[in-house]
Amino acid sequence: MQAYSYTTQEILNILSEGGVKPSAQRMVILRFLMENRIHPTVDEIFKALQPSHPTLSRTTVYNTLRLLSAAGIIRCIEIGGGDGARWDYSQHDHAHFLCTSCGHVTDVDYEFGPTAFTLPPAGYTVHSADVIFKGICPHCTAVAS
Amino acid sequence: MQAYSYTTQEILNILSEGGVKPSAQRMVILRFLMENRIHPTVDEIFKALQPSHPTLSRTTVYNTLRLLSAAGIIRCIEIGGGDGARWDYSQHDHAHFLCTSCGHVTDVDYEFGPTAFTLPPAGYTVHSADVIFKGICPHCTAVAS
DNA sequence: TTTTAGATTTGTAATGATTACAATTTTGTT
DNA sequence: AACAAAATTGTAATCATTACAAATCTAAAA
Repeated sequence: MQAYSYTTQEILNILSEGGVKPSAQRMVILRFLMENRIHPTVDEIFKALQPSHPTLSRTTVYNTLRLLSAAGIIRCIEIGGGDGARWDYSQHDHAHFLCTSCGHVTDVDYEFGPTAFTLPPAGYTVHSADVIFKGICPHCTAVAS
Repeated sequence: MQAYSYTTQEILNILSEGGVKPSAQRMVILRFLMENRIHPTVDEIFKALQPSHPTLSRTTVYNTLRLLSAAGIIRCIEIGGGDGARWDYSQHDHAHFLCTSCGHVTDVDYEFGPTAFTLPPAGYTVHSADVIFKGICPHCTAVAS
């Protein structure tokens, strides 16, 4: 498990590059996503920040995630599983693996080969591509056997 | 737009191959998905069948879709967009394109090239793979320009 | 520093998809 | 026909998300 750590200036730069005016709440939420690559739900983000930021509102978490997502700084993963959307900060493209037993989401590196996809036909403008694998992770396989 | 039509016997065969005991409701819902390749939501299915099947219950639509999905006969597409899950009958693997302007979902043919993906590492058991493109479809592009 | 307009945040109430569950109906078997 | 098991139905609950108005904060002008 890699550990991430960012300075305030780095957070400010990323917001600035996305054209997002900084605020205390926006910095705290973005920092959490950058330093905790666990694809958290809104509830997980809110509960994790609650102790250190007791006045933070759930609505602000929703609003901020939508804002950062529209700015292209983070991504929303609509992965199903019943617990709502998950949110992801990462610089490189990657796919996701959802373990349908424990619910954990793992990053999966991939690369599009030149002939891998017949992309949508001419006339379709593609803004994003999401690749989601579902199955059983090694840990759950071990526990079950 | 290709037109699909199925006999009662064909529907029965597909249910049987999936190990699903037939019923009037199950046949009606499966037939709708097979003949209308529009990736409908639960609500669209329910409203479309309502006139011809006034006693059909929304709960039965939910239950039946889950049952057919578990049997591997249909697929659930968790595509976001706010209108809930969409449901899909089709024999061949394909990706999906969601137009974020009009909300329509289009099939996109693709093939996995041998080196296209670094699949999840050994130990991960993959049960399904979903590929979702998002962007603007030709129709919305034309209307906007 | 004070004022003030605009942006941000907050909390509560509404929305809407999905599920839980108990009652009713249907199906298959004796 | 009678019974047991399965399927269906309708209503009530759940839960993520959004709407919205009030309160707070920010930054610039006076």
